[in-house]
Amino acid sequence: MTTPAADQTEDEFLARYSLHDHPSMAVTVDLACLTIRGERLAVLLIERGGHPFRGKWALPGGFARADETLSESAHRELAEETATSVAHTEQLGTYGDPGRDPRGHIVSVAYLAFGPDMGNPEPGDDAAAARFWTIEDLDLDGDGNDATIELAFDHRRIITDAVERARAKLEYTTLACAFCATPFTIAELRDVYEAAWGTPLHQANFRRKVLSTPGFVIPVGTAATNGPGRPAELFRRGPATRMNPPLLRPG
Amino acid sequence: MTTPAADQTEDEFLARYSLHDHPSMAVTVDLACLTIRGERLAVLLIERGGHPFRGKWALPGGFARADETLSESAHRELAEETATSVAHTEQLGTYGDPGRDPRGHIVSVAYLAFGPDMGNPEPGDDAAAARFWTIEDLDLDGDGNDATIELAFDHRRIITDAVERARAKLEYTTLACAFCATPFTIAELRDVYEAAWGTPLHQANFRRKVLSTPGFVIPVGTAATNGPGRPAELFRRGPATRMNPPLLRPG
DNA sequence: GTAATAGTGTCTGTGAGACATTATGGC
DNA sequence: GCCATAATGTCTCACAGACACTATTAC
Repeated sequence: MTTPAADQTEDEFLARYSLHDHPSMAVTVDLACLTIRGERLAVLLIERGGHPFRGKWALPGGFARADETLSESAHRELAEETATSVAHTEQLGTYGDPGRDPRGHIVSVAYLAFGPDMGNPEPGDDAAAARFWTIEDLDLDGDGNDATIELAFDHRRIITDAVERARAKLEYTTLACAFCATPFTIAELRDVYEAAWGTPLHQANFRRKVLSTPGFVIPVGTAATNGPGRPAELFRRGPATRMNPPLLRPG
Repeated sequence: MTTPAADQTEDEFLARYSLHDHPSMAVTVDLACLTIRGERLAVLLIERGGHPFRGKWALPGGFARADETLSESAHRELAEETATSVAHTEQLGTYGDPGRDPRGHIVSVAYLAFGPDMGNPEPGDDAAAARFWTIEDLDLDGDGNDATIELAFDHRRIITDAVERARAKLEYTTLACAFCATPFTIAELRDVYEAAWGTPLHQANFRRKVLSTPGFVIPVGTAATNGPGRPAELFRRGPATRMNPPLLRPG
């Protein structure tokens, strides 16, 4: 570590400063891409083609670059590893326990992404496969021993945090729209909540809540019916981001 | 980057793997320690004794160590740089824009800490001074040009995020107790909300809300009065962490 | 017509907001 | 007695929850 001389200017200090003067570690960006598939909350995973954890499933991600913001790194990885277009991304948290990566101390900045269901993407480089798994398949509540698939690194914890963040944010934000392809019906928006929370919601009360929140959704016409039943009104997401008071989970 | 051979085992891979095989950057941990002082929300800052930003005010923090979790690094920095005891810490977010540190690309994991007011701590090594500043002094809403003090790095943004997180979490958690020295009165707990939100709350309704939330506070006796007025009942924090439904900000 | 889905009307209970009142202390 | 603060009582309004009902389509 450089010891600053009392009369040194900041420019002089920086000219003599080297990045090797402080400890250094690797930084990765991992993405928890959530969507609704088959009335279930699902997360995009890739099967690792290389060590470590070859053959295990992991969140898409990669090393952060020094010339990018972390958000830019996240969006680059998203574009590289998946053809998935998402409607919302936000930082979830940073995971830096020693031993989380057998290659050494690697800190991972996890990002949360929401998007409508758009099928399984093509696997990118270094990935043997890429597909969405429902969170029931991952057995997040249990110890993981009953799970159908094995997860790499501490990605089970990251996914658990991502799912809990998503469930909580549905309560007090309008982010459910990010899970819907535009345009969407109130019933489709309700399906988002029911899939994420795993509980049925009251149809009439849900509709009133959404429509009484200014800027939650904007009407854009009426759907053609596909089968019996009254045709549903169509909406797109509005400018509002928060719901006040929140829409609380039943129970 | 190592290219894995198809028949390589994970142990063989790790034996040949070097941390120099991937890009590397420095990771720091910064702390936004909030408290209530003089009926105002305040944040602990240190005046930097060395470059860069010598003489500017900054959040306490330092480099993360490879043998610690990020949370352990945060608590170590808290103990080193301040004698402050805090009642709650949580990760706030990670800031990694290129150019945020003139020494090079340094990623900072910011932590949020809450504690009761306990006076200004002694400055640690590398700090010329340490004291709490009210968030009004920092002029977070403005552009910073009117502020009485200059902040180092992107710490204005980190503090802005910390304050907004704290204000929001008071709504749906019982974290206000973390700002109070035990035991405390309902009025002192209300002072936390009024200081953080900058708005008066209705005395009777606030009391009912707190006491009707199971596990928010636990009665521990009655205070001696200091002056005229009925002596107040005393409480300590209860086991509850969340409030349902939340206590919403007026307006 | 029936079945199926979307949307509306209305009652009720809970709880926040506001105001008045009582309780308990110092002086 | 007066003043100051803490705690309680009570009314009202908004809204979530529940249920019944109407509307519009396919068949």
